[in-house]
Amino acid sequence: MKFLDIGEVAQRSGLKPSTLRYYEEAGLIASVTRIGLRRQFPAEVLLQLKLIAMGKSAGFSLEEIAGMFGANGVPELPRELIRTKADAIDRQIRELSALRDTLRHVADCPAPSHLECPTFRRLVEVAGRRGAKRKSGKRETSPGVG
Amino acid sequence: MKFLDIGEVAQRSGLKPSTLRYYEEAGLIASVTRIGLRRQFPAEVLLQLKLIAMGKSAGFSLEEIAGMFGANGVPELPRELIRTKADAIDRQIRELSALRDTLRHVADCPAPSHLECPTFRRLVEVAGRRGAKRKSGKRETSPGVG
DNA sequence: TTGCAACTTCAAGTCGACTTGAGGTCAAGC
DNA sequence: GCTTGACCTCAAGTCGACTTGAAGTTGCAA
Repeated sequence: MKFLDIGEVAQRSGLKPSTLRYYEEAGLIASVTRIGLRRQFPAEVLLQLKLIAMGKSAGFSLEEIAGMFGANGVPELPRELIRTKADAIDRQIRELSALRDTLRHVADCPAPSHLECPTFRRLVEVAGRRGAKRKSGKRETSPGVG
Repeated sequence: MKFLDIGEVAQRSGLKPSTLRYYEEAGLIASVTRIGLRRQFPAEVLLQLKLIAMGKSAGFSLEEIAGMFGANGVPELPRELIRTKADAIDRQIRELSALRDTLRHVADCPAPSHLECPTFRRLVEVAGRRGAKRKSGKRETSPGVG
């Protein structure tokens, strides 16, 4: 089996070698062996990196992503927790849809101040009913914004 | 008209006063006046903060959000650019949907290694065809991961 | 009129996610 | 066998988004 040099992974993934080393350090990916000092990555790492990119764009921290998919790409979380994550993403999608609709409305509505436009207000209001916070229950003072 | 003290805004929005000052400094929100030294915020600030939260959860930087909706909540971007943002969000929603589906699949699929499961691979592959990068065209070396 | 909680400013600190730089190693081609 | 360039490590730096702390001010109630 042919493995990938860090440079090749970098080129194919669009990430820098330094980032890949950082990800390995963080337990997000794993090299299978070394040739001399050089890391050798399995081809699957590219798929994993895509997964990581997805997680990042979903707003998960690297730590959370590492928890979802271990360095080998196999999820280590209990299924129940995975489903919880999926639900969180669902909520975020709803938030995003609302933001998108709001933007589209804003691009079309001729009202002088959108804050006074009922459509606008409704769009913003419906979003984020108990909204999209992850970040490992740090403080969470939020009693809900409106 | 009754204005809101920073403490009240903080309480109602779930954000800390320090964050609100930071947001004001960053041009995301604006206080209308002062009583003594104390900032007085208009009631609309709560709506704006919700908007900001939405933007954040969409992965926009504070700077980008400030560009979308000025300190008074009125978008300053040309309509065309706003539509572009909306499109970017649409793409991100597709990414997120794929991630969610991937997670749900992972929670159900009994395959020993998901990286070998065709369904899994397809789920990851379909996501991020030219995917979800904002961040003001910084580097963008990415020739596409797979 | 005094006390104090809630505000103020400003500088510095923190945290996550990387990036950069200095100095070192090594496999491969000439 | 020597150079070269891509790799290596480790420490420090950067950037965004806040938070914290010190030191000062003030509206309002007792």
